[in-house]
Amino acid sequence: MTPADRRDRHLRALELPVVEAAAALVGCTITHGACSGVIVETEAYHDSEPACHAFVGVTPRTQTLFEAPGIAYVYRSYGIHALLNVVVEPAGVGAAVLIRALQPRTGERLMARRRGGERLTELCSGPGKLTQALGIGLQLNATPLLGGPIELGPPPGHEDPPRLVVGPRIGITRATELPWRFCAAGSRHVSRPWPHGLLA
DNA sequence: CATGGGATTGACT
DNA sequence: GTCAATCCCATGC
Repeated sequence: MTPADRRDRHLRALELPVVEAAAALVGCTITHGACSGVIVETEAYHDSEPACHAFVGVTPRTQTLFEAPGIAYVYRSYGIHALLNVVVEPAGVGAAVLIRALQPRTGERLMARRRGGERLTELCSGPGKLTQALGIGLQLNATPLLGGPIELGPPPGHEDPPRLVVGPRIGITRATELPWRFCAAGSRHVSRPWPHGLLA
């Protein structure tokens, strides 16, 4: 992998079909204010399958999913949590990558305060946890991820992208057979349950 | 207008 | 392992 490939990794991901985008975004970074982390877990959602909010078509809720790629879809889950997605695929297609876990990179002290003092591996190990840690709320729905309040960035450092462990998506009741969950192999920062073979 | 169901988490048995 | 919290919104009458 060349330095240019690494530098543009997040930009390339935004142009890919959602399942490939979900795989490519693992290793990229998410930043909000002073807090940031490396993406270690994602899931893909597409309007062709019933687990995706966009399956029902364009509604006030799903509008954002059908916009052009590169914006955030932030929605309330279980009346409590804000979940962050990266909208991908051309305008008119409802598709997004759910950011499920981060490896904290900066602003750890602030994130720990927001989370009530968690261990580092538990700080952002879930889609609701990471938005709380980074201070991301529903008001950031539909904001750009390039030059916006939430910034999607390339992988830090000079490492190659992590090996991926692929498994079925979790926490859903429909289309559970699709292997659209991607975790950085060996990472202890991913959400439970860990996919089979994570540490192998 | 009433209802049901979550792309979750944390506390508890 | 079980379960409640909490609220928006899509659906159906």
